[in-house]
Amino acid sequence: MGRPPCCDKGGVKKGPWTPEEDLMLVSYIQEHGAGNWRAVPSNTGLMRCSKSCRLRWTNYLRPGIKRGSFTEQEEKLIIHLQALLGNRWAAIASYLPERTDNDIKNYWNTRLKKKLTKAQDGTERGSNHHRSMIKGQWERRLQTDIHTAKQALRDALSLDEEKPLPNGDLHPILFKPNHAPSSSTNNVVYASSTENISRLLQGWMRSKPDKTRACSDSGSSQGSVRCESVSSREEGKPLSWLETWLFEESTGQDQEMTLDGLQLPLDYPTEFL
DNA sequence: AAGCGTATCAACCGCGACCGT
DNA sequence: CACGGTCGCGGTTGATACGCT
Repeated sequence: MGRPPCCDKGGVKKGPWTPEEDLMLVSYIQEHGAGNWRAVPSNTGLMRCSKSCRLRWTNYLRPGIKRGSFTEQEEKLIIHLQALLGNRWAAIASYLPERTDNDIKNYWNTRLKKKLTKAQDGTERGSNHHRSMIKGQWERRLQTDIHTAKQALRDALSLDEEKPLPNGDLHPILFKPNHAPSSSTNNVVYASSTENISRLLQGWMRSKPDKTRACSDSGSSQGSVRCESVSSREEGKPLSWLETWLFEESTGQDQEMTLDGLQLPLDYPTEFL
């Protein structure tokens, strides 16, 4: 309910983050792990609201984030997933663990949407077709929700399944001198820029199992969905069909981007249908 | 070089979901 | 069940970069 009270308080800093603020946040998360965002501003001395801290971490400071332009395969995957899931950027981002939902959302809104609109203008403007597409989108979204709920239930009931590590459970090695700039001493690392911080975090990334990275930005029940998707990827499900799909497309013919006429791979999960 | 329009992306806002009491 | 606190998501905004005239 409502916004966190901290965001309403006066004296809360807004706008771009400084490298010093980034360092404070990263240092705190290194020590305590991500989560309990409410406590972050008071414990770090940051004049930011908890929400801002969480956002900065998940969208920018979190290790494993790939920056720069999207590859053609990533682009295709986003287009497919958007058609399949709608504007559920967090769900889409779970299939692209190196990209944040914010990045994907921005990329979609600023480029892909225009690109697709332009492409669509070139083709027939079948309004009936469009209507059925929207209907299909809604239905599929509902089916996906059911699937997600089922999966969550399965996860909850499977006792022997390995629990993911807590969010941002940063290994101390991250700030060991061999990963730090030469100016650092006794684990006190000076980072003059976010690039420095990223470089520091890369050391951690190399030392962590993939599963941890996949679950690194969320500890809530909602986040567990994200973890499920990514960890499942390592087992070859459910991403395998997407990969197959993309692979087939990239090596073969262009398939029409519609939902009703969507051509799905043979191993497409039946729960979605 | 200056002015203007457009593109990009980090950050904010508001809302709903979840959880503990 | 109701309520309040917290978190995460999706939409939107605003600052900056970039390109064009």
